[in-house]
Amino acid sequence: MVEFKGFFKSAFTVDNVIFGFDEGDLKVLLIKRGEEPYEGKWALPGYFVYPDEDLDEAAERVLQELTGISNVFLEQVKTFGAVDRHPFGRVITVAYFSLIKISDFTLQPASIALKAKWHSVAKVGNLAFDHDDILDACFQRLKWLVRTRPVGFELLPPKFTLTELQHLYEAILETELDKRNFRKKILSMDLLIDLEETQEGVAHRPARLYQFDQEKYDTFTAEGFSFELKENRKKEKLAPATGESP
Amino acid sequence: MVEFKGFFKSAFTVDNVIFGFDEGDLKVLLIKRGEEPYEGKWALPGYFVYPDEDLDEAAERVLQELTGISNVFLEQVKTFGAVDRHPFGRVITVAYFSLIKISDFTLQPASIALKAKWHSVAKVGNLAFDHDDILDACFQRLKWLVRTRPVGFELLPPKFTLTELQHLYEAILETELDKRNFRKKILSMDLLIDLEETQEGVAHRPARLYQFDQEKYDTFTAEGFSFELKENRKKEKLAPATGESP
DNA sequence: TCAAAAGTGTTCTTATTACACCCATGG
DNA sequence: CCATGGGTGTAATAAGAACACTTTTGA
Repeated sequence: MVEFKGFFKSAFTVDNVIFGFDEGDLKVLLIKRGEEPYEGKWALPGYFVYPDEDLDEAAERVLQELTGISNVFLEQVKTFGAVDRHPFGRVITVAYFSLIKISDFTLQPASIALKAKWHSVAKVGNLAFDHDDILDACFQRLKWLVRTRPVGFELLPPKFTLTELQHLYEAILETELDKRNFRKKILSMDLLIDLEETQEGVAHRPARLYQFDQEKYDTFTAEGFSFELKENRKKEKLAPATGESP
Repeated sequence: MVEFKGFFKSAFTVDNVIFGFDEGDLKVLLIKRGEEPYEGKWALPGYFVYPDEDLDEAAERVLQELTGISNVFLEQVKTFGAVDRHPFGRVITVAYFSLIKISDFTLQPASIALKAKWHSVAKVGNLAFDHDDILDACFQRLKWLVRTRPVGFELLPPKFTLTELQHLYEAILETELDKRNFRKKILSMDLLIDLEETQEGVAHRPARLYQFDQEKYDTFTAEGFSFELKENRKKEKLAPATGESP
């Protein structure tokens, strides 16, 4: 047994990729580091796992302390353990991702939250540690998950329009979808409840509002579904012909 | 910085779920533990990660030391970190799964390998530590992966029959498939090369042998594919009618 | 000649794709 | 009355599901 003692010199952390959706754009919540290492850089919210704490608990704690919310979608994605990923010693990190409705969210007064800010996923880069890789892995997972489960709804406010839902899918899948086919498919799933209300105060024909049917949602979450739609090829605009090539 | 010191008292291991396929049955390689804790119980092969070793490296080492093979399918699945999962202290484990051709495999002379044995996945239970959970998570991952990538071929010998391939899919998906539809689908992928050879010495019409097309295989591995076939419902034999109900 | 598994096509049904115009509102 | 995004249906194609009999071999 003594032979194993040399191994008990490591630490592990959790890092949480918190996704939100706003203004047609997929966002991630980042924190500006106020201390070394990587002081001043943006990083994923995370912390050491306490000795008496399970991994999932630690991930929930990080989320709760920062945003004040709990009981939201939270799932382990991958563990990152390169030898030199942390300058303080051997630290592996278990990456989680969560999906929250930005409308539910209020930054907590904790000091850590003072430096938090939503960033557009498409534009993020050059984060602290190996957080670029972690974000990428979580985004890929989300991309996969959205085709298999109705996770998109975790990100929308309680009432939403079909166009908002479509924009969410387009942001996650990084593609454009055909409006009619999208609507036909999503409505045929019988997952939405038509609230028979419309938007107000918009400078165009107001859209119907929907909410999702919690029971159907739970069924789909448990059994999975298949959301596959081909990219809308109408937007493949050809570059203007340039005449002869050199 | 001193405040963090208290965290550097943990260890981590890798555990490897090594799948193989033989006699129409999906197998997993287990080791009978020769020491405490859980002495005498079957467990997944695994070991502590060395201080200067990446996680993926550690998983490869465990596989190599046990089976003598490397450069096979090996993928991280999930990390298990319940507080009390290991009696020696806080030890989290990163689970990997690998797929090997049993035909390529020879147990290494290392002492650890003396106690290794293939077990039918369907019948395994009551393993050491939380290894039942780990095996289950890896099996679920395999089940998903087989519908998305042609991983099945990692498990078959270089030459195989279509029926063997079908049995492999059935074992992984825990379902039965229609022979004609299976063949139509798999052949239409243009992934197999017909070797124009047949089995010998079988007491029935000998089957054609195939190998897979490495180039196509790589393409599908990179881009993914969709293998979806409904369970063959012909086997849903109705229980004999029992006359009137109470 | 029997048992055992191999091999093979067609029809039906369902899901997906492509695509263009009118509608309701606020400014 | 104009700009903006909302809302709608159909035909063509492709993919999947259901299903049963003949062939080849060894014992």
